[in-house]
This record gives sequence, structure tokens and C-alpha cells, in this order.
Amino acid sequence: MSSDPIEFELFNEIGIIDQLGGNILERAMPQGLTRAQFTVLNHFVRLGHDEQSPAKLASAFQLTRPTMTSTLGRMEKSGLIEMRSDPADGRAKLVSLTPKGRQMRERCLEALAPMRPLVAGILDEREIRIALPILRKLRVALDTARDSSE
Amino acid sequence: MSSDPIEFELFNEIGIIDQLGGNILERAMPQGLTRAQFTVLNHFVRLGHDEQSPAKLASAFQLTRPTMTSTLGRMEKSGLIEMRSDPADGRAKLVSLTPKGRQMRERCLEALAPMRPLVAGILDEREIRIALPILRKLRVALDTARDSSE
DNA sequence: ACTACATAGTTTGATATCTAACCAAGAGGA
DNA sequence: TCCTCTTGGTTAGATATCAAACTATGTAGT
Repeated sequence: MSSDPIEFELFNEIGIIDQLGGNILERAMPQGLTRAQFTVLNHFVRLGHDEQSPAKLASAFQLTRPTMTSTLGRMEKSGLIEMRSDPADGRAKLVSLTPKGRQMRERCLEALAPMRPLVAGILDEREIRIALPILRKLRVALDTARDSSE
Repeated sequence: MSSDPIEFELFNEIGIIDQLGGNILERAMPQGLTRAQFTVLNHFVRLGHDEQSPAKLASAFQLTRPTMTSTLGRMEKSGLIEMRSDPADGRAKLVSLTPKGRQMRERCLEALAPMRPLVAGILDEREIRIALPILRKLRVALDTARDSSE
């Protein structure tokens, strides 16, 4: 364990946190909503977008288009989003939240609220504020590394 | 984005880093070896274990047993590991690396070596040493939270 | 206008992951 | 001994994710 380069250890911790955290998150979600689906719901409300193309969403989350196709298809089937053809571009589609989608997002936030104190019991805000900029820097660099490799 | 509680932002960054990092890792791996499979190979060598039960492995990686069954099955089929029944416990199995598995792990390390300077160009060691203990603390707490909820 | 390239979305097939449910085997207690 | 509970592994079914390949549409360059 300690024989690993420190960079690998960093990614190792990050990987485990992501897995455990995601797991806890999904258990807390109403009706077995998925983390990926919650992310989409959240994106629209947070950024105030009415409509977005699947390609834009994929790029916002750094996912491939096939992945978005799959997730959006499931969300459309369960009535959380709607899709229509983009009148301005024959190739594209436009995704928007349904009222049910908005409502579901609200319920997710309520379900997640009790988890805030839980995290606060582990890390205090000072520690988070120390770690966050470092992680953000790493994330941004990996983002651009990926973009440029395509 | 900035309207999110800071804890959620933390998990958000962690999630994206994990995804992008894992992706870059898998692209670098020889013969399309998977991150999950590399983790198993690495575990045996790093900890010097000759044999381990699937259940121990699952618990070491905080994965469910079905997940281990699936990954180990694939690794056995491709000759990276061997499995035999545990003579001391009729329920259990014992997993061990094959020479091919050991060799594959070596090749992975070689393939990963060039990535170290890449990361070093983003974060210097000082920053990593600042973030690492905080993340470790979070990981350990989530670990125990999961264990106690079962 | 035609050709070539780029972009949007999808389909296919693979892996990883989870939960739920199952069977087999060990462990403990009455 | 028998009954119960726990533990190890598997199977089935679901979702997310990727890469590769395909179709359709837009864009640019000649």
C-alpha cells in the first residue's frame, strides 16, 4: 500500500470515495433513481436551461454520446424528460425536463438533505475548503487532457 | 454550480476526477485490461498474498460478492488467475495469480509509469500531501458507515 | 454543385456495478 | 441431534459506462 507512488494513492482514495459515496447516494434516492439520472435533472435546474441537446449534456458531464442516449432514453420512458427534434438542426434533438422531472429533483434534494450533517461529522468545512481547490485543479487539467486527446 | 452545498461540490469533483482518471488509466492499459482487473492483480503483489478468497477480495475493495464473482470469472477465463476450492472451508474458494497474471501486472506498471510526470505537471507533491490525508479520512469514515449499515 | 470532412444520434457488444434471491456449508444453542 | 443464523459463492436482471461502427445532416473548400 505505502509502496505505491503518492499520485496513485491519490487516485486510489478518490476512486473508493466515489464508489462508496455514489452507493450511499443511490440508496438514499427516491424510487431507485440513479445518480446519472439525478445529475441530469440537477443540471437543468441549476443552470436554468430549458432545453439542451444530448451532445451538450454529454460534453457537460464528460460522458460519451452513447451513454447519454442510453440514460436519456430511460428517463424519457419514465417521464422525467421530453425530447423533440431541433427545428434548427436536422441532426440534433432538444431535451427538456417535464414537471414530473422537476418534482423528482425536488424530492431528491429533500432525500439528500439529511446527508449534509453526516458529511459534516466527518470533515469540517475548513478541510473541505482546503481540499476542494486542489481537486478542482486536477479535474480541470484532466478535462482538458481528455478534450485535446480527441 | 456555486449554489450547491460545498459538500456536494466535493463529491462532484471527486466523481468527475474518478471518471476521467479511470478512463485515462484504462486507455493506457495493455490489451484492454480493465481497472477492476488491474486492481486485483495489484492487490496480490502489493500485499504479498499468495491466496485469497473472493469474499476477502470483495471486502478489501468494498465491492459486493457478485461483482467479484463476475470479475474473477473473466480473469480466470483469460488466464490471469487460478481458483481452487478451499480445503479448509467447503463454501470458500482460493484465488491466486498465475505467472501470466504477474507478468501482466508488470506490463501495466510499465504502461502507467509515463503517467506519473503527467500528474506531477498538474499537482505538485506538496498539494497532494495536503489533500491526501483529508480524502483518506473521508474514505475511512465512509468505509465504516457502509460496514455498519449491513 | 460536388466532394470531403465534421457533428448528432443510435446500435451493438463488452465490462463493471448494484440489489434480490438462491443454494451450500459452517457455527451455535437448545 | 436438530433448528437457526451466518457466511461464501452464484445466478438473474437492472443501470452505467465505454469503444467501434453506422446513418443522417451540416459545413467547407474547390
